[in-house]
Amino acid sequence: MAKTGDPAHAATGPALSTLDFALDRGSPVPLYHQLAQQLEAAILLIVLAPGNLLGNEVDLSVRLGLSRPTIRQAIQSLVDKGLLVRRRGVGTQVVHSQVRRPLELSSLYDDLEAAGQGPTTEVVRNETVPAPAEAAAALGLAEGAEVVLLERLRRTHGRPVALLCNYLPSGLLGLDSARLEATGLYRMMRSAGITLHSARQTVGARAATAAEGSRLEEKEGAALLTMQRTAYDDTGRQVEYGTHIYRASRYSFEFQLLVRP
Amino acid sequence: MAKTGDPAHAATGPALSTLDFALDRGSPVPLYHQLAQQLEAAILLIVLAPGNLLGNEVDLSVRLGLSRPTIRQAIQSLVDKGLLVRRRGVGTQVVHSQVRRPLELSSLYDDLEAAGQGPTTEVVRNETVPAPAEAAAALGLAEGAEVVLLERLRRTHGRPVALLCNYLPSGLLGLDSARLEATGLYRMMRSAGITLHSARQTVGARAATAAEGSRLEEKEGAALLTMQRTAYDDTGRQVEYGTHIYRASRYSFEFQLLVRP
DNA sequence: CAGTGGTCTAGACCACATC
DNA sequence: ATGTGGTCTAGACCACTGT
Repeated sequence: MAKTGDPAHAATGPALSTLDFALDRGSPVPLYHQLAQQLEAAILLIVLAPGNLLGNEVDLSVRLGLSRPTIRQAIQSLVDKGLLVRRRGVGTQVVHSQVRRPLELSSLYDDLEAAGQGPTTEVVRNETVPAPAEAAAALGLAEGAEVVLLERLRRTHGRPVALLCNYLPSGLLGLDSARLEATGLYRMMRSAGITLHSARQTVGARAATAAEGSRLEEKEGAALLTMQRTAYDDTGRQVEYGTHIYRASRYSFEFQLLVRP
Repeated sequence: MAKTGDPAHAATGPALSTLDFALDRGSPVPLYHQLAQQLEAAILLIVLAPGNLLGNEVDLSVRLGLSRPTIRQAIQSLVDKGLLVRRRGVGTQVVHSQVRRPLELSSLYDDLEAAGQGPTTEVVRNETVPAPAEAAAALGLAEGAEVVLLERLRRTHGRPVALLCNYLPSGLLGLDSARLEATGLYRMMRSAGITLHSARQTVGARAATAAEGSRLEEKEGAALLTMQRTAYDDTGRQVEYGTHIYRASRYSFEFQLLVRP
């Protein structure tokens, strides 16, 4: 029915009908993706108001000159991102949370992106060693197989935040320490043609030993965050195992969980 | 070409062609989902070997009597789960990691599922209070608005593991303490028609205060894991804010991160 | 009842990887 | 040159939601 103005649950904004989308069929970017990006932009700029919204898929498809499956593919990608909600028999709505967060997975991203960017990283060790049992198991190698051991100290504002210890299958990657400090591990892996796909992390806490304390400028017994991570590339091969410790006073993990039904 | 037996990169197992799938068009379960489940089962039982596999989509569609989009939808869902990899011009392969993990997001699930199941939970407080600033902000309410405060002590094997403090918008849910101890918070929310969609978590660490130590049977100064979480339902509304502390000696978070390109 | 999204089909053409 | 997945179309019917 769409009465004009129903403040109850239908936030009547500019609505979708007044927006126009620029679709370029000549572009290498898929149409569904072009549409998704422009819808997302409209949502994030709150041109599309939270609450009720989005005409039905059939109308949309004729208005934009696209087939319904293409429209659906675009909408679905935004549903997956948590920006839209679909209800059968009702319609597609812009999610209405006041706090619309960045939504991206972090902590891996912190290291993926920020690695070597904002903070500084000092390579403490970078050598080939026989794999300790823990690393061998995580990487799917025999114990004692050759692996590259990487130990790095990360600082922000000149003060230590984390001590990172990583193991990589030897020969996977050339690891120049200077470039490592400038570029970051994940960026180097990406440049080497390794596309990360997923990672399994375990986060815990414990008290700092005296040695750890002196390296991180904490007292012995101070609370530390610990993290072990195994990272997989897009073929499912283990490409990295890391065991890290963080000063809890200066670092915490923040991330988004999605519940799948 | 598919030479029979190419141990180099094509783990020649029973291959897909020998498997048959039972598709029930009368079932309310979508065909793509039936196919996905059966493929997943075959992969997990290693009937389908890691490495090379899976005939092309067109063949599959004629063999199973389904259209290609339907086949693709099934395959895509397994790609999203990280069980399959697609490469243009190459084909679809079963991911080859020796360690194929449960894959599901945890820690929220720990609480979603295990809540009230294995471990026991004692409700310490369950009352309506004015929202403290932190909880109000997380829930998108005015400071001092009425919220339900829930404080629970969780034990495994009779010994404490965690102290959970939750805030919920008042009126969202009837919260009977006895049922809460037997059923768990998330199960009760689900029964009340609230479908959780996502949550934002922050994990950190700090030393236990004397009071916390005595409640968790730890010494003062022992390392604790801390977690703050805001949970959203499928419409994007905040439905819960929690601030939890865990004995680091008995608990850690484990979870899977997916990297999106 | 009318309107919505959910599923499914049978084609088509293109981009990319490999030989 | 061939075979693969990636994209896209124009329909169809069903299941659910609201009135």
